[in-house]
Formats: sequence, C-alpha cells, structure tokens
Amino acid sequence: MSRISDATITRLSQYYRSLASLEEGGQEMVSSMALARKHGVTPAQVRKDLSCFGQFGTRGLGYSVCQLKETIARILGLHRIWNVALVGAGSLGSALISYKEFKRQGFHIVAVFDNDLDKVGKKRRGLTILDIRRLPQMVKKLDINLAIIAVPKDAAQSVADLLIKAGLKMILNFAPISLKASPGITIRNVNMAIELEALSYRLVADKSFRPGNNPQLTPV
Amino acid sequence: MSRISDATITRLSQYYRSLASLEEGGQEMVSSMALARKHGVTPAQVRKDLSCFGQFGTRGLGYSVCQLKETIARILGLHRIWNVALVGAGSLGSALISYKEFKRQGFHIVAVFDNDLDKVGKKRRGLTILDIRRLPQMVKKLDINLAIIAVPKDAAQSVADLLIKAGLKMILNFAPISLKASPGITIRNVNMAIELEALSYRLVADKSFRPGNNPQLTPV
DNA sequence: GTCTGTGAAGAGTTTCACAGCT
DNA sequence: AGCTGTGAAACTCTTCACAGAC
Repeated sequence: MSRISDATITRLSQYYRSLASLEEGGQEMVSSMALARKHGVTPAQVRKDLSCFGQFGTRGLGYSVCQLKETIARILGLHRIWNVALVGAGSLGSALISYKEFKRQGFHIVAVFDNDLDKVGKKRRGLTILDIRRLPQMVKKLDINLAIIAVPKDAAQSVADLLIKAGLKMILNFAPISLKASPGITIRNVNMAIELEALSYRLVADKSFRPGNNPQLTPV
Repeated sequence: MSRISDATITRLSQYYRSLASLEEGGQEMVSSMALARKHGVTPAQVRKDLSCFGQFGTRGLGYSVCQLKETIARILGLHRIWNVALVGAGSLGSALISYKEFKRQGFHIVAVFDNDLDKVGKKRRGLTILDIRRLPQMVKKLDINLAIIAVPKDAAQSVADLLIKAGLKMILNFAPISLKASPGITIRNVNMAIELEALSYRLVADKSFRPGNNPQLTPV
C-alpha cells in the first residue's frame, strides 16, 4: 500500500486549476502533454500522478477535461464544503478570512478565535471574534474539520495543543515556527520567512560561493 | 558541481531558528543529534546538510552554537539587509508589511505598489502606496533585491513580467496561480489554498478510498 | 567514550520507452 | 497515427555505518 507523495497531491491541485480554466474555455479533451506544459513538468509525470488513483484517460485521445476535473475534485475533497476554524485575529488572520481562493475551493472559515479579550466580541469581515476558550465547544457545534493557526510564534505551540485537544486532526500553521505533528495529526507549516530565505540564499550563492566553484566556507 | 537541494536550504533555515534560541539560552555547543531531534530529522541528515558547505563541527564535541548560527546566516544571506518590494496593497499585502519575521531576518519591505489609483498615495502601516508604473524607477532608487507578489490571481502574471523587466530576479508569489520562471529568474510560489487542499485530501483519504484498501476510483 | 564527516546502501521520485488501445 | 498506462532505468534524497578526530 504505497502512500502517495505530497508532491503528487500538490501537482493534482495545480492540474485542477488548469482544468477549471480549460473547462471555462470550452475545451473538451486534454492530453498529458498539454497539461504538463502548463506546469513545467513532463507528460509522464502527469500520467503517473493520475495513475495513482485509477485510469481516467482514453488512449489516442487524452483525458476528458470535465471528467478529470471532477475526479481530481473528489480525490482532493474539493467536491464538498469544509468548515475551517481560524485562530488569530491579527492582520494575517484577517487577510485569510477574506482570501477568495479558500472559499472558491470549498474552505469556509466559520469561526475566528483569539485570546486577546480586547478583540473578543469585535468583528472581522463579518465574523465575530470568539474567546479561544470556547474552541472545544464551537468545534462540535459548527462541525469544524480543519484549523488554521495565524498567531505569533510564541503562542503557536499552545494553540496547536488546544486544537488537537478539541479533536482537530488537520492544521495549517502560518506561525514562523515548525510545529511537529504527533501520530494521527497532520500539521502543515507555511513559513513565509523561510520562503524568502530560500531566495536570498540564491541571491548570495549566485554572486559568491557556490559548492564547486568556490573554496569551502570557513567558520566565522 | 552538485546543486544543493531546496530541502536542505529549508532545513538550514529551521536549524538557524533553533540555534538562535539555543544561543539566547546561553548554550555553547550542540550535537547533530540534539539539533535533529528538534526538527524531526535524523542526525545524519543534519550533518549531511551542513557538510554541503564545509566542516563546521568538532569531532567528539559537536558544533559551536554561535559559530554555526553565524555560518548559516552567511550561507542564507541573513547577515545583511535585503530590500524588498511588495506589489499589492490589499489585505494580504498589508499583513505582510507588518509581518515581524521578515524584519527579524533582515528582509525590509521598502516600497509598496498597487495599480489601483484610489489606493495610490494612501498609507499602509507607514508606507505610502506607489503607482505600479513607478516600479522600474524605484527598484533602482531604493536598490531593491527581492519582490513579493500579493495581488489577485489574474494580475499575477503581468506583475511578474513587470518585476522581471525592472531587473528583479527573485520573486515570492502569493497569488494562487503557479508562475513559471524563465531562465535566470527564480520564482517561489506560496499557494495557501493548495496547502489546505493537501490537508483535505488526507481528510478524505483517511475515511474512504486510499490506494490499496479500496477499489480504484472510477471516473465520474 | 563521544561525536563529526562521508562513502555506500537504501528509499523514494522522476523519466524513459514501449506495449496496447482508439 | 495519437496518446495512455506502466514496468524498468535513472536520478535524487535520506539513512546507515564506520573511520577518524577529540
């Protein structure tokens, strides 16, 4: 029972977006070649990714845009609405509430929590900020499936513990600290600073040292 | 000349954060084992990652916390200030301006651009929003090294083209569309919706089909 | 004894190349 | 002919295991 790689899932999400726009454009069939070119991957990669889940194409013709789109939606769980809890009503949290792409894919932020009692009771883009202590109760009441953490670094771990205690198993963490997942819990860390650091690494590397064409870096 | 993997660079960024907190705690030496445990990787992985850049440890003792931290800072380019341009003064853009972790690592957002003339001239957390048409001029004037895209999906590609035309080579894209990089240009795509989709995939997969313990998914 | 640095082995992912269907 | 589906090959990344330094 080979587990499917994260890379494959990420690519399926991307194919899905292309298929949606092809469908809008009225195209009926698409080949692995055409799809691959849009995403800078090989056609074989597209076919392998899809073949993890079944056989969806027709030899000689390609894939039905509409059918393939619906199939990927079912694989990724985009055919339904997910209720999402957001913890952290700061500026990043507020931005996430109004982030269109979440809603478009069926992720509805149905509750916002914060531990700052000055914020509790106030509104953020139509949602009333709730006391974090009401989390367990609201997870049940609103049938929440997923959680997003958008709090400062130092609060992130304790928020994650609270979410897990409230029964949530899937967490998307935007705090700049890597939270480790215990068994049965999935945490995805999005660290925006680390993304920038990968770019600045290249900026430095392009100019000066780069393994192979430079002497080894010496300790400071 | 083996290129260093993105995974290695990401881990270095993470080690760096641990080292900073160890240094604050006054610890002088750290072993690959201790560092590894904090990040859920193997000690061999830590040593391999570091060995890409040189030999920084002492056998029998481990690594000097302070020296290793400084060395990683130099590798990643965190020993200096980078000037960053932000395009898109919406709610995500505004959140990024006040994102502490950027400043902490030396990424200073020095200019914000938008194409909405209603916004141009207004302020966002101390920065005056500039007309996107002034981008080329400001890139030179402010010595901008990196750019962040935080505009709606449909505008992202044309913004990227503008940035590249203005001479920028490193772009962090938050718009929910994967921008492809031409040669010499590096674009990192952070798609927050795709991160959630990876979680919802697992939520679906855990319950129902999962390759191996279920019949193959049939086309819709 | 402790712990690093690294070649070799192992695991995982991507690409190749071709059989087989339309 | 055109294109998928898939074993096998190639490649990449991770882990093992041990020589060598302290």
